[in-house]
Amino acid sequence: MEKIKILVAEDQIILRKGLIKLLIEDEDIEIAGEADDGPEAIEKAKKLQPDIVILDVNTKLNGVEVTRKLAQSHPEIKVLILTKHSSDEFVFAILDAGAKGYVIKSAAPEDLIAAIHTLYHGHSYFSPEVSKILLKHINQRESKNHKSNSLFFLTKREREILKLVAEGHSSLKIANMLFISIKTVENHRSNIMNKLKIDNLAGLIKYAIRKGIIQI
Amino acid sequence: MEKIKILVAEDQIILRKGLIKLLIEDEDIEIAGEADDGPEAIEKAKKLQPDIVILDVNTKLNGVEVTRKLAQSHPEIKVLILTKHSSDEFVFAILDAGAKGYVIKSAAPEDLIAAIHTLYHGHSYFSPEVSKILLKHINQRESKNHKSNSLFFLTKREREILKLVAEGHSSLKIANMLFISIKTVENHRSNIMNKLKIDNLAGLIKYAIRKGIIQI
DNA sequence: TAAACAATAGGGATAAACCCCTATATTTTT
DNA sequence: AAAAATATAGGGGTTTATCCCTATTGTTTA
Repeated sequence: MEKIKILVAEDQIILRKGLIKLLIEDEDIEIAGEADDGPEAIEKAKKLQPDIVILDVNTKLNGVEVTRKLAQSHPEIKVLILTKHSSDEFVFAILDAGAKGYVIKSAAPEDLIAAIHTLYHGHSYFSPEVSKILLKHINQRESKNHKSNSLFFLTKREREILKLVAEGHSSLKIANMLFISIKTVENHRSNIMNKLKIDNLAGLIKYAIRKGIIQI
Repeated sequence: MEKIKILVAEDQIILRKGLIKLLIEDEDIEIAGEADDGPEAIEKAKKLQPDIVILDVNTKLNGVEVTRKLAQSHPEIKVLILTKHSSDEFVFAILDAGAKGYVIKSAAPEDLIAAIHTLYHGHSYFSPEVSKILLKHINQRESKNHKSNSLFFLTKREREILKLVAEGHSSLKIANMLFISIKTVENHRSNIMNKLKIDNLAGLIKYAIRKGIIQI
């Protein structure tokens, strides 16, 4: 019987080697190869023709880009995302790019094995956290309230003001910088917080950092 | 011969299990236990008395706080940091807190094993990236006031309150959490800001993030 | 071309943050 | 033993943030 051929793309060697030791305990699985960055993953996928590419997503490995390229050039190879991220935004981006499975790192190892078998048989697999996100958004789309919870909806001006707020400027200072009324700044701040469903400055700043609006 | 007892604190189960499979390949090592958050790590360290705690540092596991508590209550247990972070400030913060070893996740598995043996024999181990940071700063650090660059500049209570502030709690909420007056909390906040020469909440939060007091 | 959105600005209110003080009991350091 | 630091708490004040609203003007989109 043919084994399931896996390409493991993960740039942190210790984690990659540990992951491989976990996977090979399943006798249906064999490791076709390893990669530690995006380009290498694409190149090896082409050369080794694995059934599944397990892709860890982090700063060094731009998972969305890699997934999109893999899915376009080799649609028969399934991409299984293994990551700790589970923001709504990221989930949508990577599924849109063509990932067939999505396992959160906090899952049990057996879940990962199950996901591999599921993908191999042509189905999709999502960790419960991810399924929840998908369901949540499906319901919202249907209640046509796509304004209140889509995540890419701060306006240009709101982003500008969020940046200044997160840099530590007061509303009055920002008003003077932008030659507008403090009332306008306050309204923008209020709108930003409502949109993001954040009710304190700390959360706002952490959001700004996560989104790359400011650097630490 | 006695084996080296390891407690593995890592909240991502897949990574933890993989890591353990890597470690037990070394016949001198045995896994004393596992933990998936900070409080559990401290509790199990107390109960199981491992030689070494391997601590992954991320959002769920506030490594600096855990390290500080472990180092204070159980100085005989060595803390080995395993993380992908290697910013100068984070390295200093966690070494200040009492970590004895620091391995970057991008290292080879053999390096991690080597670090374990080194710590077991009472020495310190740092990945090359970390050593470089330490060397780079050694001259400046000796000429400068030690306290000016260290978290110990703040008292224990001040750090505790800074953490809660940076997590987004109001002074009143913090007062209720700690069963003290809001006036006391306000005084602490004021003292913290004076000591750090920071005059806005945004700066305070970014300071807390840089120092590892909270994670993004 | 209506309707929705974006940016502007104000009134009026409460809550929270921040600043200046003083003060006491306890612990730590010198 | 004396001095310094820590943690506590209060008075009283100003500034800032946040939350209700309404409203106008220009732009974008369905």
